[in-house]
Amino acid sequence: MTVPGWKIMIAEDDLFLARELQTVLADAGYSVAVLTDFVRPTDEILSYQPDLLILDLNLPGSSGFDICRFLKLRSSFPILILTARDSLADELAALGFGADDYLTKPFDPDRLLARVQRLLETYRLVRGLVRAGPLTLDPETWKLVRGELHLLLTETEGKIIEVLMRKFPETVPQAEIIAHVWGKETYIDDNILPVNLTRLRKTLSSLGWENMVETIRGQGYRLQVTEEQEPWSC
Amino acid sequence: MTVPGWKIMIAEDDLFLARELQTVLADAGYSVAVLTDFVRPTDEILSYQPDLLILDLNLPGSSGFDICRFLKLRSSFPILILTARDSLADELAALGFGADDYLTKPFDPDRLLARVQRLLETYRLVRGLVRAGPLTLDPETWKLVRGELHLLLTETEGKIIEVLMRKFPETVPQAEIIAHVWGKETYIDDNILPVNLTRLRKTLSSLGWENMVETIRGQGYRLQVTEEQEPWSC
DNA sequence: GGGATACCTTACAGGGAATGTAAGTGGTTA
DNA sequence: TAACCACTTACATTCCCTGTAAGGTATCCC
Repeated sequence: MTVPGWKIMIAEDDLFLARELQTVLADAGYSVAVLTDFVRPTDEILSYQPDLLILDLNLPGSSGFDICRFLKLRSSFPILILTARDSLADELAALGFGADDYLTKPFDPDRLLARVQRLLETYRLVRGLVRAGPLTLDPETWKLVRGELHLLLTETEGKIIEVLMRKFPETVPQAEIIAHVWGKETYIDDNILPVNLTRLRKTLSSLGWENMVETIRGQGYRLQVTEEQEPWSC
Repeated sequence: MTVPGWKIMIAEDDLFLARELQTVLADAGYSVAVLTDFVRPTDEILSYQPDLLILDLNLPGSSGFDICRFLKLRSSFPILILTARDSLADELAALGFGADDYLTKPFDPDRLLARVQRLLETYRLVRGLVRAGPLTLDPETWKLVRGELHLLLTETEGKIIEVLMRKFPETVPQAEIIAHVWGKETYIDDNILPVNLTRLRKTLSSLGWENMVETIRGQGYRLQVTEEQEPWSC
């Protein structure tokens, strides 16, 4: 059975175990990377853009819980928690923080592979979606989802909110938005951005999403998401 | 914490256990239905359209494996396998057949709720998608996915393939397709269907999906999906 | 307080994609 | 071989999207 060349990242400080995981997964046909920077792990993970993350709870420096929580606010790949502690409390906490599965060491290779494969399969339809807090955007169809509500945006509206989501929670300068939507070369009109922001805000308000795009005078725009979120993403 | 009124179906012939499951889930705020027809379970499950299915492996009559396999070809809600047998082989088989999680009895209520909640959350973005074998269609955006390839259809193309997928693998008469796409009242032109089928087939062939819509002369059209599918959906 | 700057809002028109209609072709059946 | 059924291509209309224009409103600073 052939496996697509999916990228899996392993965040595990026990080098022996990390090596073992790497072997098992690589033999199954996955591309595997092992986390090296335990000081700023989320940076390295986000820049690698894995299709799945295997995360040890007890990393040096930061807690696995915090990493999981942070990543779930910004990304949409599954996270499998691997830990030595066989504790129901830990498992419940992990699931509550957005983890997608939970296995205890010592792990059975077949079980690990089966779980990994199932997670990748489940998330197949979700790959490529842009996420920011409670918002999810499909950059192909410009479908925006928040909780149980969803909205179909036009291409221009979608591109604007896409860059705001990708930079969330930063403030994005006008020039950067214009460059992202219309390209850096073709300068058109300074008015074009406010016009399309009006359209975007009008569309968003049709579902009661008011004040989602905040104007920072003289600096740019920013996503303003009131945090009435799901428990797992808090 | 409030839970949306999600519908969970329990397929469990042990009445005592079913009752216990029902209580736990209902107390958590879910709408729960217990399967009663063990002769044709898939009919009852599909007509109830649950957001999640809790499935015992050892039902009278049909095997849980078969039910799981069948449902995964036609629907897109998560399936949680619940069984008395604590066997790695069973767990691997269940995951291989498309099950989304696997718990053994006696179950811990908190663990069950955590798993259920995670599954519902994971599948939130997938709800409402139409599935037929290896194909998945979003009836809002008309995005069609097959494996790693995806295609954006127009509304007419999407509606045609939607009804073919919903009836899969049956042959769908022309009249039914016309009724589904253009409504039963407004009769337009007999030629309109072949024209749009040409367009649909042309669009599909742009990704190499030839002969996917088969003509049954004098009867209608049918989805013809060559079964080079994922292992879990075989 | 008043002017200047930055941003917002509404209306309008051009362009392009989607789709119904028309006309003609190809294949199958009796 | 004729009748039927389905396919194909081309064309024209319609509708949505989107840039432009023009004027309005709010905020900042002197």
